[in-house]
Amino acid sequence: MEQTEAEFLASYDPGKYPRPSVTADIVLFTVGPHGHLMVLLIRRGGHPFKDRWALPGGFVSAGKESVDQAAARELAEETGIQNAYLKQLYTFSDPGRDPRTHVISVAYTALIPYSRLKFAARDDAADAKLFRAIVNDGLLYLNHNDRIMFRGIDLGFDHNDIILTAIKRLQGRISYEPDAFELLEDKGRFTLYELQQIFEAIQDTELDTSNFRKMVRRNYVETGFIAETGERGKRNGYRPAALFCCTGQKGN
Amino acid sequence: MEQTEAEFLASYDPGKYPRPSVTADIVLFTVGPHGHLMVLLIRRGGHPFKDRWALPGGFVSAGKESVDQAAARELAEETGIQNAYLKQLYTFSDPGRDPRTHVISVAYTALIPYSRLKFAARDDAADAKLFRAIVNDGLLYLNHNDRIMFRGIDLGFDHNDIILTAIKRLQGRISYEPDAFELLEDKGRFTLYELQQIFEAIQDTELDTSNFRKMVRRNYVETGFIAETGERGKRNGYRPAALFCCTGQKGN
DNA sequence: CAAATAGTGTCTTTAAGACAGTATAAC
DNA sequence: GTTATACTGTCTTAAAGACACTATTTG
Repeated sequence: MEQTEAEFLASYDPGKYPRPSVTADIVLFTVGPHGHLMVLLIRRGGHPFKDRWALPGGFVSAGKESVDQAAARELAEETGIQNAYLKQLYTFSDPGRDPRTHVISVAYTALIPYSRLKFAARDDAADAKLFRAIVNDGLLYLNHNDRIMFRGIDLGFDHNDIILTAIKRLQGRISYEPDAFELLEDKGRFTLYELQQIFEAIQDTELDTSNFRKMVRRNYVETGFIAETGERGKRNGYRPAALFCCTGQKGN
Repeated sequence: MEQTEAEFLASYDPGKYPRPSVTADIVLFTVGPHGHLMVLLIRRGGHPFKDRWALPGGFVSAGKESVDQAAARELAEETGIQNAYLKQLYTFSDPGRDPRTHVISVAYTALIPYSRLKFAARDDAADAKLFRAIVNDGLLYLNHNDRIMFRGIDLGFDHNDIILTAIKRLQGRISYEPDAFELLEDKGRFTLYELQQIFEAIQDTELDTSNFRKMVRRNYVETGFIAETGERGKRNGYRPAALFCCTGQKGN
C-alpha cells in the first residue's frame, strides 16, 4: 500500500542512524587601539583541551534553532555580546577533530568594535581575552599584551585552521562587503583615517592616504553608502577631521 | 578529584543531548553543448517530497567520514561520478527545512564536463536529469529539453535557495578560481573559444573575443597556468583553432 | 611662526571594454 | 575567389598605485 507523505512523517524514526553533534564556533574579530587585528579566545574550563585557549562556541540545540541562531546565542552566553554582525564562514567536519565524538563545527565570523570588548583587553578577564592575530609565512601566532604568546597550532581542536580560514576570508571580502564599517567604533560618526586604520589592520599593509580616499569616494560616497555629516571631529591641537556616517544605502 | 582528559573521554556520554542529522547535498553544474549552465537533479523516489526533483545528496555517516567525503560518496552512489571537483558551498540549517526532523545540509558545488554526464541528458534517464538553470529577476527556473519546465521553488526542501546560492558563488569565483577549466571537456586539449563559452555560460553574458583573449593571456598564459600545445583542433571547412592545455601550475 | 594631522593633484601603470580589422583554413 | 571561424590592434575609460603637494587647526 502506498504511503502518503503525512503517514510517512508520522511513522518516521529519527533515531535509526548515529548522528554527529553540531557546534557553532565564532571567530570574533576586532581592531584594537594600536590598529591590530585581534581575535577573542576563551580559556577552556573543562575537558577536552582543558586550560587551553579556543574559540567561543557550543552545541546546536537540535530541532530548536538554526546554526546561525546557535552562534548568536552562544556568543551572547559566553561574552554578553548581543546583536553581533555574524557571517557563516565554513564547516569543519573531520571525524577526528574533537576527541569526544564526531563533532561538526559550523564556523562564523563576528565583527565587533573594540569598545564593546574592552572587558577582554584587561588582564583580570581570566577566561576571555583578545589576542592580536599575526600571520607570518602562513602560520598563525596569538599575542595578548606581549605577556601571553603562543602559536595557533597550540589552540584547542582545529581552531588554528578555522582562524586562518577566517582571516583569509575577511581579507578577501573587504573590497566588496561592508565588513570594515562593522569594526568602526561608531558607524554614525567616524573619520576617514579611522576607516583607513581598519582597512590596514585587515589587509596587514600600509595604505596611501590619497589613494585610499579616492577609493572611498568612488565606492562608498558616490554610491551613497556613507555621507559627510558636516561636523568635524575632536581638536587635538591640529586640524580636526571631517566626520562621516553610514547611511544604510546599499553601496558598492 | 580532578579528572584527566583521558578519564574524561572514557566516561563521555555522547547521547545526552538530541542531535540534528547532517546531510551533504551537491549542486552539480555542467555546461551543455548549447553553452547553457546546467544542474543535475534527481527525482525523489521516496518521502518526503516524493516524485519531486531535488539535489543529489544524503546523510553523513557519523564518526566514519567528513562531510566532504560524504559528498563525494553520495555523488558516486547516486550518479556514478568519481573524483568530482567538489567545493564546499554553504551550510543550510533552518530547523524546518526538512519535514522529518532537524536536518542540517552542508551544500557542495561539483563541476563536471558535459561528456561525463551524457546519461543525464537522455530522456530515458527517468530519475537523474540535467536541467538548464535560468535565473531571471532573482528567480530560478529549471528546464529539461523544453519538455520539463518548473520553478526553483517547486524543488524539494530549500534546494531553490541552495542552487541560487551556488550560481551566485560560481559567478563570483570565476575571476580568481580555476573553476571554468574544470568544465572543459578535456583540460589537456581545448580551444580558447571553448573556454570562452564556459565563461559566457557561467556569467550569463556574451563576451568580446578580443578582450576575453587578452584576459586569458594575462591571467593564465603569462602565469603558466595554461600553455599552447602547438597543435590545432579539428578542421570543419575553416581555420582550425590552436589547442591549449592546463599545465598544473598555480596561475593567477 | 612651527607642529601635526587633514586632505588634494598629478603622473603612470594596468585592466577592461568597444569596435574595426586581418589571417587562415576548406571549398 | 567565398565562407566561416580564428585571431589581432587600437582607442577609450576606469581603477590602482607612487609621490609630491596644499590646507587647517592649536599653541
